[in-house]
Amino acid sequence: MLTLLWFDQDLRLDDNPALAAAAARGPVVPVYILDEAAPGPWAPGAAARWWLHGALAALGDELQARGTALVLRRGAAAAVIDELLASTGADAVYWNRRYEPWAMRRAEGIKGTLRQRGIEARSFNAGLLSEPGRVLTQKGEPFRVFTPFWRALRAQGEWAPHAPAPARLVAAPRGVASDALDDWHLRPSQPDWAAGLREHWQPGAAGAQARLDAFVAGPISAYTGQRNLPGTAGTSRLSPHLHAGEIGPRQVWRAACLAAAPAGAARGRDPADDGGEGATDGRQTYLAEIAWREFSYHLLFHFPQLPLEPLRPEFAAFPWDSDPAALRAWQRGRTGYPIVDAGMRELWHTGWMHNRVRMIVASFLVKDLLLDWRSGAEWFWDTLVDADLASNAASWQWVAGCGADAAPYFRVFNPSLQGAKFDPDGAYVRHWVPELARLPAALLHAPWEARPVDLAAAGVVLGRDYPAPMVDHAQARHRALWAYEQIRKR
DNA sequence: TGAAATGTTGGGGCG
DNA sequence: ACGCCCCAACATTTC
Repeated sequence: MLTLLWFDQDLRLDDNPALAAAAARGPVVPVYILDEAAPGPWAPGAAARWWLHGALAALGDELQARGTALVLRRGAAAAVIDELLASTGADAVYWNRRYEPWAMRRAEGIKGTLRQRGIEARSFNAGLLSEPGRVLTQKGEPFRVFTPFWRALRAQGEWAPHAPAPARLVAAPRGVASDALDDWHLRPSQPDWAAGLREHWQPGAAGAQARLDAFVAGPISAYTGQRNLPGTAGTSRLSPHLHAGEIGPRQVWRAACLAAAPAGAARGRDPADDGGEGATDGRQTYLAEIAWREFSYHLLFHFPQLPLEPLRPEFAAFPWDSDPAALRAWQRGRTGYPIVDAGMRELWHTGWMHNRVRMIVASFLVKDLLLDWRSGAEWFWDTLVDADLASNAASWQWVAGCGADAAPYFRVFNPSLQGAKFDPDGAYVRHWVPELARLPAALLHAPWEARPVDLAAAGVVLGRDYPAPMVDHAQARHRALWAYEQIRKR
């Protein structure tokens, strides 16, 4: 009665149903498989690989503390599992499900073969509140609009963590060979560009729990307003932890529900119920963001082409521009629009970007530069520590106007107005675009409009210290609307 | 989880 | 005193 516990995107011991079931059954061989071929183009990008290293190291330590060792193996999951079954004599394989089309195909194949051979194969839900296919319209169809989806999800009730971490795990009688984590070279070496990531993140379940605790103890109560201000610490920053499964949405749900009700939001019982007085309870706004994550997974499940093809078919004919130099300027934060450049530099340096700014930079790429949303998604995929196939694809399609419940295409963000609105004192731009730091707030988000005397006073020469705007926004906006016309009348 | 263009209103300057 | 005009402020429509 030895169970293989196949870890994947569920790198935690708490709220882990596959682990709980395996531990209840007897001795456990915990294994993580680095399957680099199966995901195809969706193999983790560089930043996500860096994160994975830290997450696996942390998980290994936690397992060690409970009496067993994490086995690391590289190769096709089916082959690795076969080999481990043979070498350990295990008679069951348990894992938590994931929902990328390639991962579902892979798991289906593995489950089929194992069962044919009389091996017990069981999978569980650790990653979502409600799995794809379980939230449907009255007609049994997938929701294409968020709000009714969220209503239906909420109506399913409350969620609570599945089970705490087993206090002790029984190891396999014989040792099992493992790769050395360092040999996987998940971290960059030459050059080592990960210093900024190390500064900002602590991968692993402990780091995740600490973030969650800190968030629900404070910022969540003012979340509704503060979450839009990239210069303040108003968001949870849990996304990379959620992506790696170091913490699960059920744990987040529970913690948010237990958070103190903000003053004015009476009867702090169920934050998902706004009490009818429209008091924008931060907890409720935050849970809606967790629900957006769920919605993305449901979309990916029902529309598996989501990462590659626009959900609205008319967008297949959209006249995207192709301009490698422009793409490069966007990637490196050299567009000449301070809020855009600040965001792109935050991403490059920390592997993360504030969500409000993600919307602004994405709008800029798609509308101002007229570049294909997929080129932006690709860059995010490689640079984000939280790069997640469902959220990334769904969100880029949302901004580009070709997705489910998408922002209408003609909704074009004006970067300087967005900057003035959401970074009014300029703290965010000053931090990430230090060459503009000495400009007064009123000029910071549109330095090209500043008088030469003011620029000189701040020590800025446009075109030398900081780029002139690479496009004229008003003009670019008209060009985008014209391009949209080209497909709208088809 | 937009912003620009266009329309409307009302106060105040001024002949 | 009155009407005209200007324009800021707000509302609505349009993209």
